[in-house]
Amino acid sequence: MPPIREMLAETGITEQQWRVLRVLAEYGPQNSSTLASRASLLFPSLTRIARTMQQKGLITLSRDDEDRRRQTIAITSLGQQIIDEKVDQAAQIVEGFRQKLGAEKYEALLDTLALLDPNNSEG
Amino acid sequence: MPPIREMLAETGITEQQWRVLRVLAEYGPQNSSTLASRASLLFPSLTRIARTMQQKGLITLSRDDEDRRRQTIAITSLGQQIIDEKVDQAAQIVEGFRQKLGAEKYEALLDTLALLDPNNSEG
DNA sequence: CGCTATTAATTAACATGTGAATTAATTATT
DNA sequence: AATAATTAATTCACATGTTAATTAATAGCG
Repeated sequence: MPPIREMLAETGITEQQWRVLRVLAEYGPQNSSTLASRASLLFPSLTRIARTMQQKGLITLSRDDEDRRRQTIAITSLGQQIIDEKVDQAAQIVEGFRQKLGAEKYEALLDTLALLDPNNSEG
Repeated sequence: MPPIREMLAETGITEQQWRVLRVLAEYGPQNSSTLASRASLLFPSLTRIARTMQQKGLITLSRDDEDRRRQTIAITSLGQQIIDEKVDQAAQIVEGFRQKLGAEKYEALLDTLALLDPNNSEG
């Protein structure tokens, strides 16, 4: 999504990092595999992205005491700040896209993509 | 397309390299920018891919004598051989995909993607 | 003709995609 | 309990995506 990238350019984060923040903001703290699936990222990609985002202070990583293989990832206030600053503009961009394509085609596209999404139960 | 990648695994080429071969086989020799657009690749990506494929003997690169900035890219017999060996199986995979999704949704998807493709005049 | 602007392609730097190998912790089996 | 199998995550190696800077050749213009 070029317009989303353009919006994010001034924040210094990528589309994928934006997706990570959005998922964390929506679902709360969660382990890596859940987050990877929800953000449509492969595990090795998430590993790298998480390290970067931790260094930027956007998220925190912590070991799960129940199962020390597992890692819990959470958004920081700095990360939440980016969400808060950009969420309206992002919604506007999506709405503009929907208008340009037409509501019908847009909904049909989302449905079909959901069917094809391997991270979605409907697949 | 995971099944396409799986099919290509034994040939040692990637999906993008497969697209390059297909475009060259369909349209014949052409310059880099035309090829990049038809194969849905960014120019810097094509530069790297072309170098790799030349080293593998799949394509040839030659300077245009009219305009020495331009480069003409053509498929070799080795490249054509890969196309010939795999084109039927690829068609089968696409047909299987179409069946699984349903003809109607499949056609609607292609139409919408064509509308959204910036390399397509309809965009 | 000489200079500037434009264009085709490459290079650079960093981020992600992808599949395979590896590590560390937990679970299952006997 | 000891060992094997499984699971969560990381690491590796290579390929592509993405934007900006750079290079080389051509076109335009005074």
